[in-house]
Amino acid sequence: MTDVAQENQSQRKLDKIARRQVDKFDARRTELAVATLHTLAELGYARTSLREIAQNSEFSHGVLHYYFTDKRDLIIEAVRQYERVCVTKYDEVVAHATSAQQLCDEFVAMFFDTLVQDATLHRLWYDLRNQSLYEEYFRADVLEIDGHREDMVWRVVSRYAELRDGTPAASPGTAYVTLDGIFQRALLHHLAGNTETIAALRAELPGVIDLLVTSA
Amino acid sequence: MTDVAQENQSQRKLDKIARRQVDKFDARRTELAVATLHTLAELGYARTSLREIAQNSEFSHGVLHYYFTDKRDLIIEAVRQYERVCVTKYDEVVAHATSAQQLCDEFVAMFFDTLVQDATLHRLWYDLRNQSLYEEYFRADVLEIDGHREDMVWRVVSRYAELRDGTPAASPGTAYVTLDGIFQRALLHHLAGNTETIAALRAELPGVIDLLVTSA
DNA sequence: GTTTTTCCTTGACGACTGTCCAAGATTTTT
DNA sequence: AAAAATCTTGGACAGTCGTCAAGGAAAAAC
Repeated sequence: MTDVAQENQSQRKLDKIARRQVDKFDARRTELAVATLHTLAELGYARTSLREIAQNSEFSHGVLHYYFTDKRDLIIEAVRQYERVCVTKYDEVVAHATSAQQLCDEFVAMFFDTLVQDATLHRLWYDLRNQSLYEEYFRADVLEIDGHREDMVWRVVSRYAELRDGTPAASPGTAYVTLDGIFQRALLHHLAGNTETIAALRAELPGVIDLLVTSA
Repeated sequence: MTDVAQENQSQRKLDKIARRQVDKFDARRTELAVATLHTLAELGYARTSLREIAQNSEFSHGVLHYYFTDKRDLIIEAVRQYERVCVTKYDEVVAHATSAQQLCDEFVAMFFDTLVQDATLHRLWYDLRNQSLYEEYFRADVLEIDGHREDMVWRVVSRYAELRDGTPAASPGTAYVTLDGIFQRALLHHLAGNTETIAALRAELPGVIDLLVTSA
């Protein structure tokens, strides 16, 4: 074996070790970011402390500064974890719907299912989006996620228009803020225990979707 | 003067004094609530402390517990101050508009004017509405204000439909969440310095308003 | 098996929080 | 002018916060 070959081999070995370490480091980072996400969802941005986050993990509070430079760094990572979870909810509905009616029904069902099921996570999203109005440090991530949410809604609306042989009557942005606005309102009334308002919103939702496409 | 008359007189006098004291007390309360509102708008719910509020007034921090039982009491009062200010913005526009075109133009103008002018106050509103998802104690006030905002939007939309000899195509709730959603989005992009997105939203807004009424 | 590196815990720090209170200042009443 | 009621101050309190560092535990490298 030549000197060069030997050098290459040991270099590859070092790289492999370095990569493994990085992977392990990243794995722990995301693990802690997920714990942060759950804590944030439970308590909200204003009341989430590092010690509380650590208690929702299997580590002590000191470890957070081993994996994150500061609280901001941690929260940014938590926000990105949220993105990984929550912006493809409706894609399966879009994928296997064969009629406009079916798409509408299943969209509405999913809409109110995730409203109840993931209520705390959704309220966290709105909380974080709002905090980005006060602090700039994760605003870019928020805007990116908001864009992905808009895309997700647009896939639903444009597919619905297609199935109805119509065309969307509103821009992607308008369609998104409308449906998201309804979701936000539904979330508020759901957490307030206002069940009859939720029922009313559910009844109204198909009409709103129709409003967003011009029928052929 | 009879004993009864004398008694009545001194009773009236005491009432007058009591009323004056109550008025004075209330005046100071609202004065401090307004200072709280400004501090909240500046810093957001998460970072607003009593000492910071006091610094935005002409008093020391100790006085807050003379006029309010605790921080919650103070914030509730600040929320109510917000309501007094912000739910009749468009009424003059509705009142003196003589054509659909004029109403639309002036609504759009007012919409983006208050967006820039009162940006911090608006972001506070969204912040408070969101905090009510985490803490119940002023949720009732939030829901009430949200209702008033819905009414305000409805006055605009229904009047616009009237002037166009049409009828609203959406419910008051849908109309509200749509326009409020656009406002929320515009606020985010405004504070992010994204001027071209604001311009796009301004260009789109008349079309959205048209979407909300069926033309005759 | 020993050394070296990596990982994690614990406790401390200074700053900040909401709350409360004693005492002074101010205003009102007598 | 004296007395009483009201208003305001500023500091003390018990907590909590983010941050950091010293040192032990665990894992990896040799």
